[in-house]
Amino acid sequence: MPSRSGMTIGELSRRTGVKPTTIRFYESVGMMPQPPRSEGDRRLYEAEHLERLTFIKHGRELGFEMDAIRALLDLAVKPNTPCDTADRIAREHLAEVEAKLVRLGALRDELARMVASCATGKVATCRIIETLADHGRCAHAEH
Amino acid sequence: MPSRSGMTIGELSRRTGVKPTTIRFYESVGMMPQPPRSEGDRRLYEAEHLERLTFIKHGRELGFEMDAIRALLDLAVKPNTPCDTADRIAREHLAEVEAKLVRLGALRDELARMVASCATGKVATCRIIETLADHGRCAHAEH
DNA sequence: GTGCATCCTCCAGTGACTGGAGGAGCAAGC
DNA sequence: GCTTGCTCCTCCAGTCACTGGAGGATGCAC
Repeated sequence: MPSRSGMTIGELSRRTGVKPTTIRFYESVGMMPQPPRSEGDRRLYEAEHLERLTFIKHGRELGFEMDAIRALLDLAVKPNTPCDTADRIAREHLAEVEAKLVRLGALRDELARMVASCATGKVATCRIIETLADHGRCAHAEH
Repeated sequence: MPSRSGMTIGELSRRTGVKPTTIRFYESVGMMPQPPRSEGDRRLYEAEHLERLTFIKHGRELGFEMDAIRALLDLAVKPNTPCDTADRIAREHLAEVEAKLVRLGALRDELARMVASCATGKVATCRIIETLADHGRCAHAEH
C-alpha cells in the first residue's frame, strides 16, 4: 500500500498541536526527517511522521530534553535492544522531576505566605519585598 | 559612615552564590548598578549591592522572571508607594506555580508508571517507548 | 621577580523555539 | 482569466537567562 497523498505541514500541525515553524525547526536539527516534497516544493508527511512527531511532542510535554528524546527515538526504531537505556533515562528524569516538585512546593508555600501577609499597606511594611530582600526572614529551604 | 573597602566581584559571588559572569550580566542588562571601580578597574561592591543581588537571586529561585524582579526592585527602592503591584505580581506568580505543581505532579505519576511498567525486557515490549509513541495509552491529563 | 589567581572586555554559543520579511503556490469565487 | 486570501517556502534575527572562551591586565604571596 503506497502512500496516497500525504499531508501538508499545516495538517500535521493541526493533528499534533505542534506549530509549523517548530516542525521545520525539528527538521533542521535532525529530530524529524526531511519529508518528500510536492511539485510546488511543499513538505508532504505520512503516518510515520505523525507518529514520530507525536513521540517527540509527548516527550517534550513530559519534560524530556531533546537529547533524551533523540536517544529514546533511536531506541524506538530498533525494537530488539534491551530497554535498560530507556529505563535509565526515564528514571533519571523522574528523580529530577521529584526534586523539582519538592522545590516548587516550598516555593508555593513561600509565595502563599507572602501574599497572605501583605496587608495591602505600603511597601515599607510589605512582606513580599521583605521576603525577597531579607535572607533571615526567608522560609525557603535551600539557603 | 563611608565605605571602607568594598568587595570584589569574586567575594560578592562567594557570598551570594551568583557567578561573576552572571553578576556582570545583571549589570549589563541594568538589573545591577554599575559599581565604583578600583584604580585597577575592578568592580568594588558594598553591602547595598549584596542586598540587591540577594533580592534578585531569591526572586529567580522563586521562579520570578527578570521583568517581574525589576518591577519588584523598583517598588523596593521607593518604600512609600502602596504595595498593590507587588501583591499582584506575587499573586499572579502564585497562580502559575500552583498550575505548574499540578502539571508536574501528573508528570511524575506518568513517569513513575512508565518506569514501574518497564519489565527490563526488550524495547519491543517496553512501556516507556510505548507510552511516548502511543497517544491512546497515555494517562497524561492535557490531551 | 615570578607564579598564579582573579579580574577585565568582548563576543559567540546554549536550548528550544518564535516571528518577521519577502516571495511563491493553490483553491475558490467572480 | 483574474483576484483574493490563505498556506507554504527560505532565511535570518530575536527571545530568555545565562555560560564560556579568548586574550590581556592586575594583585598578591613567596
